[in-house]
Amino acid sequence: MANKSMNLKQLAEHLDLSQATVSRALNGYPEIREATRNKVLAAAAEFGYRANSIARSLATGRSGNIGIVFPDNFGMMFDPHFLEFLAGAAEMLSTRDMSINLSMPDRNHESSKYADIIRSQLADGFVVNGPVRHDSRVALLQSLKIPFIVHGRTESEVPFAWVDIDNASAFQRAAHLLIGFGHRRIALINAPKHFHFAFQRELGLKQALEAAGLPFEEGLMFNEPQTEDGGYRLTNLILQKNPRPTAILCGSMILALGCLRALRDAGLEVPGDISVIAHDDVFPYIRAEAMRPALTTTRSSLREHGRRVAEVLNDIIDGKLPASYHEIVPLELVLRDSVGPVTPG
Amino acid sequence: MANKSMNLKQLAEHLDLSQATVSRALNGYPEIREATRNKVLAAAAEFGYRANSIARSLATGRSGNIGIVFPDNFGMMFDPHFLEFLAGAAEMLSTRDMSINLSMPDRNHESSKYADIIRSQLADGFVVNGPVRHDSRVALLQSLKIPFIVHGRTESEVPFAWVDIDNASAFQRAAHLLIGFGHRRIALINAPKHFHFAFQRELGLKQALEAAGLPFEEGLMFNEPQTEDGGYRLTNLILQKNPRPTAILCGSMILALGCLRALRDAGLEVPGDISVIAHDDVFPYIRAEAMRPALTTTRSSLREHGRRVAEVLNDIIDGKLPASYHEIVPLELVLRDSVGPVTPG
DNA sequence: TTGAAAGCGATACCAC
DNA sequence: GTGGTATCGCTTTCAA
Repeated sequence: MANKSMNLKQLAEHLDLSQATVSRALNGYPEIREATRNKVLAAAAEFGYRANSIARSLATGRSGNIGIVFPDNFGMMFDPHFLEFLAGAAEMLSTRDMSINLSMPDRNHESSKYADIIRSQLADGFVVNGPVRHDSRVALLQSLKIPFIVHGRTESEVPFAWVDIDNASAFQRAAHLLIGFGHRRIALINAPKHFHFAFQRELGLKQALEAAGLPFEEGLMFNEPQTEDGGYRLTNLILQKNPRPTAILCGSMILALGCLRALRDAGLEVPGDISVIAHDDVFPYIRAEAMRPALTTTRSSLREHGRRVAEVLNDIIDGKLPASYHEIVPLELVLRDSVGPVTPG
Repeated sequence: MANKSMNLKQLAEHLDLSQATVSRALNGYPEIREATRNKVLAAAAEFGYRANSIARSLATGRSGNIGIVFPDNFGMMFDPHFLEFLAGAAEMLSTRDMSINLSMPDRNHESSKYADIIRSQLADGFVVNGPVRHDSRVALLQSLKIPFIVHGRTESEVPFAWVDIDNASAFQRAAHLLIGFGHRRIALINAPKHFHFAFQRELGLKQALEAAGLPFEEGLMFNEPQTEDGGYRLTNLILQKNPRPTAILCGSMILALGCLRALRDAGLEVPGDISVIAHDDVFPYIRAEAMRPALTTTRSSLREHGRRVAEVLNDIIDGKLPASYHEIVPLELVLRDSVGPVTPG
């Protein structure tokens, strides 16, 4: 039970077996006789044996870490969205006896940071977070031949691995719903437009409007880091527009929180006076269904993305998936009570 | 330049030196002749050599990681405060070629999580974040004989390592300032009281009031997770009190953001109608001096705490500091424009 | 199905 | 000052 536990050699001696056999039994190799494996497993449990991850890494040539560098894009770095993603990745990796190597971007030699980490074998690959529309990290990692995956997407000549939701389609669907209810002036509260996902979301709204033969109004598009405060301020700007938009689309539940408050302050009813749809990243402590009114949302769990991204990156590192692998995570449009028909104004 | 770089053996052969000498030169051992060291350093730079951290770990018996487990206290886990701390720790570790091993608490066998990580040598010690008043993690880690440090404090029979600010004194000083301006009814917007720091802050206010012979009113103490929203809601509750408090103390800049908005909404002037002091954790994107009015704060950088905690933990692991080491990080009371005399009501 | 032994790539002790 | 080499604890051929 103590801190200092057995190593493989001691365990093998105790069992009167070779290290090789014990190792194989523990790692689930098929050639081990069932009786032997059970004996080994029992002894390992008894002594609380855990393989030394460092020795294992040295032998296998794999660190067992995936690298995540704090994104240094303002508005993303110290963002609950990022933390939620991290939690998912950490959770998934824990089940595989793997870890996150978390580091800060190096102002001085930014470009060598990734290479350094790989060379010193601190990580076997990277997750790129918060991609902007043309993200230089992708080309950098490709030129360095370092395995990586982007959470989200960016524009690139060469294919690369990514996991993302279909942001354009999500917002297109949300807008379509609003349009179906008779809305024609739809405002958007969105993250800064240089982020790829934010750009796509605006695009989705635009497509829905165009498909319905409605005008796209640049003046109704608002961008700010996704804070509660931002949602509040932008909503107040929206309410000053004349004629006033009859619906608002929010890029995040955190923005929506501020948005709803501003509407409340203005004495407006949702959905009586104005309809609201938000994208829900599923924070455990912000529940769309618990809000008043319960919020209609496009929903896709960021934590789930963290899990999936970590999983896929591992598979790429293992060579089980190609470096060009990509995947669109499905997304739900959850109808609740914040959308209604336009009231004749 | 490629991904696959030299190892020590190859570098030594190239230099026509022994691995031992090259290793010593690289690690700054004093006995190496200056000329030799320069040659080695030059070659290492030329080939982009970086020591394999895994091999080094195996040889030294140190993983080079400090473990951080996501705190599972509600209101702390997905909190920008925690992320800011992480950034500081990551930053400090980067300069030492060390890393954070970030993991999720294991619902099933919570107690064995720490031991598992130590046994598999994924980390050499832990940081305990978001301690509550009586935090069981301290006793657990002590019984497991695992090096650790608490960011903050908790009540414990046995001494343990911690780095903290003097929360009680900070809020005592802030309250003292307000009292000097004639305030007698001071409300507190604080994190949930089971957190040690939150409890201490209330204590500080209480002490200041008692020292001034003023009554402590339980009804003016408000606790919520430190969100903008929380600050807003609690401030509205405060404003309903009769007689209305003339000053508000906020536990975080994030709470203060909501507080100020509520005051603005209520048409109250700061400091004309009501004074405000907040504790400033120094988020890069929330600047007390940029607010209107510029906020008077007790200030201590969370990022700096992250750096210092990581540093101290390393020293404890190295045996350079005792496992009972602790330290109070100094804190400033920064006078700006949000405090004024009580207006005769 | 099991065992012996050769790495993996550093560090650090002991000679010289 | 520098070199030779055992060592860290595991995985993984190769043999038996």
